[in-house]
Formats: sequence, structure tokens, C-alpha cells
Amino acid sequence: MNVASPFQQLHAVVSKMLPLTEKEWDSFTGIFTYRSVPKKFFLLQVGQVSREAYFINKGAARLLFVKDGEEISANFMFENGFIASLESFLLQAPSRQAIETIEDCDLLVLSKSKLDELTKSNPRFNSFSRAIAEMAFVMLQRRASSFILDSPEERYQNMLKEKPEILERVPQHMIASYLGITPVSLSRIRKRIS
Amino acid sequence: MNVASPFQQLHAVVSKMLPLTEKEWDSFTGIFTYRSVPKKFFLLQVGQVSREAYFINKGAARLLFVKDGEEISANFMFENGFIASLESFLLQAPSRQAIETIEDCDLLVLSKSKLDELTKSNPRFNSFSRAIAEMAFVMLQRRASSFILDSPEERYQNMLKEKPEILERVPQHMIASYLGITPVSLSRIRKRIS
DNA sequence: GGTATTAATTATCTTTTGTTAATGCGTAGC
DNA sequence: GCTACGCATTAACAAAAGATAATTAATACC
Repeated sequence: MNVASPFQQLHAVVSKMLPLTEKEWDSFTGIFTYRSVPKKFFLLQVGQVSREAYFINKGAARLLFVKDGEEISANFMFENGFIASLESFLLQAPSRQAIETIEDCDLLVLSKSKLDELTKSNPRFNSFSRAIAEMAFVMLQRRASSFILDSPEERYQNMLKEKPEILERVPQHMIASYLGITPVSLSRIRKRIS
Repeated sequence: MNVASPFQQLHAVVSKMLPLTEKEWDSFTGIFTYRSVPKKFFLLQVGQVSREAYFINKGAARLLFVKDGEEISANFMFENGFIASLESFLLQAPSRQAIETIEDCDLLVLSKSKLDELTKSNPRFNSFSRAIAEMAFVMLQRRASSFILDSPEERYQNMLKEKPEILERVPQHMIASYLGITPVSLSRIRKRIS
């Protein structure tokens, strides 16, 4: 594989999840296309059916809800991560979440229909979807549990420790909604801590 | 299949997820055993590695965290539902959650090692694990999103509408921690509403 | 059935968060 | 460079939730 290939990063990530033969890898990369999008670009709007998932080669993006006209961040993703409205992508139902880039992004776009075809022709790729779903579940569970276990202040402290990258690359009003609080409240917490 | 079989309910649930031939069904039921346990029985303790998942033929159970000596309910399950510390079950790592019965339970116990064997001998069962993980993710996402989108009072109202069974079968102090609040606060919300 | 325990409610007070508005800061665009 | 806009902070007040304790209700057990 060419070192300059846009699939280099993807290969590093996927091969940890599911070792593929060279032939399998070729058919796997075939379900992706390349796309560059600017900052503040909406890859998916609420209500649309998600037919794509994205692997981020470069940049940052977020999942967000819209409630009463307000944007509420559900998750942030950076280089070497997948981002998708997984519920909509899996069920092919209208999405409750939107996807918006936070920085200019270089993406590998995974087509749902092509993934389905590939899985049909080679059921081994069920393991890929399975691993994705399992990983997504475990990550989400850690996040969800913090809402019943921790106070907003503790959640912020944990974020500082576990995901400092978010703090560096994401504006604070987005972080506030991600933590389930208002920007004003987050500002107070930051003051209390410092 | 015998109508009185303990696998009757399981069959109804699984066949919706993954249609199986009679032969496949036989090998599938082979990975389960039957177990009856009383109320307040711990099927899994925090720190243990989960080697079992449970399908509830009868009864009710909960997943719970323990923080500072206090029990905090993460989820409730009833008849025809699966319950497991999925993170521990999947990763075979020490569980952050415990599983406790809320009522006397009749269970079908799924052995992790037998499931792995089965999946190895027939990769088609990857689809089963995949469907479970995907379902678990979608359900968890709906729950998790309510923590950033809704107030405790709205969460309680949603629960009333979407899962009234919980209110009927689960003590209120468990529901309170499930909603991320104290029993005192839940009592106040109930008063406000009525 | 009566007693002991546990659970739920109510009351009081403290702490935290939400709301609204004002101020200060930085950046983008002209 | 200036202006305008969005973002973060601060302030003041209202609303909600936490903590503790007392009371009432429900239940579990002998």
C-alpha cells in the first residue's frame, strides 16, 4: 500500500479491529469515497436518513441534537475516528441528530448501500459492523453512566483528564451542552476549579 | 417445538431478529441453561467478569452501579428482555455494573464461552451478536440523549409515557437514581405533576 | 396480627444551576 | 484600522436539586 494513500490511517485503525487479507482490504476500501468539506459544514441534517458514515482523516466534527431551535452537542470526533448518526445509519430511519464539521475536514465517506452489498457478498464483514456497534456501545455507556453517577463539575473534570483534546479544539458553549449544562454554568465551574 | 418449552418466549424474540433454521435453533438453544433465582439475588457483582447474559422468562431485574457505597440503577429489564453487563460480557473485563433481580426470576442463562464457540463454528451467528449490540446501542442512545436534552421532570414524564411498567414494578428510590436524581427530588416532582 | 424495617413524603436549609442581562474579549470581515 | 459579531465571563435573581431530619406509609418478618 502506498504510504501517501488516503486509506493509510483507516488501515491502521481497522486492522486492529478486524485483520483483513489484501483482497478483502481492496474490496473494503471500495466502499469508501474521498471528500473534503469546510468548517461548519452539515454532513447530515436532522430528519434526513443517513446513508453515509465518515472516517476522519483530518479535522473535527460533532454530532448534535436540535431542541427548541437550540443546538446541543452529543459527541465530538477527531482524526482517526468514525462519525455517524449511527441510529439512523443502522435503522435507515430519519435522524434525530445532525453532523456538522467543527474544522475543515478530509473524510473517507462510507456508503451504507455499498457496505450492505459487501456484507452480503462476504458475511465476514458482519464482524466489522459488529465491532463498530460494540465499540460504539461501550463508549456511549461510559458517557451515559457519567450522567447518573457524576455531577456536572465531575463530568467536566473527567473530560479534562480523559479527553483534553475536546477542550482544545471545541468552543466552550458546545462543551457545555455536551455536559448537559448551560455555557454560564460551565464558566462558573471553570472559575470554581481554577 | 413444544409449547411448554422454556425456550418459547426466546424463540418469539430471536426469530424477529434473526430467522433460524430448525437445526440452527437447536444449536442456539444449546448455549443456554435454565435457572430460577429469588428476589434481590445478585447475578453479577461489580468487579467480576461477566461470563453470562440472561433472557428473562419471568420476573424483573436491574443493572446498577455502586458509587460511594450507594446503589445507582442503570437499567431495568422485564419478561422477554435480555439483561447483561454488556461491556464486561463483550470485553471480558471486570464489570463496572452489577445485576440484581428485583422480583423472583426464571432465566435462560446464555454462556459467553458457548456463544463464542457457536459463532466460531457458524459465523452466521455474528449477525445475532451484531443485532444485539446494535439494539443495545440504539436503546442506550435514546436514554443517554434524554440527559442532555431533558430536565429531570421531563425525563420522569417520558418514563411515565414510554415505560409505565417501570413505575409499577420498581421502587421509587431505584427510579430516582435511574433518572439521575435523589428520591427526595423525585417525590417533589411527583407532587408538582399531580 | 403486631412489631421492626424500609420506603416515601414533607419540611427546612444550603448549594447548584437556570435565566437574563451587562460587560469584556477576540476575531472576521470590510 | 475599525466595526460588528460571536463568545466567554460576570452579576443578580429565580428555580430547582441536594442534604439532613422528621413524619408518615408500606412491607416484611416473627
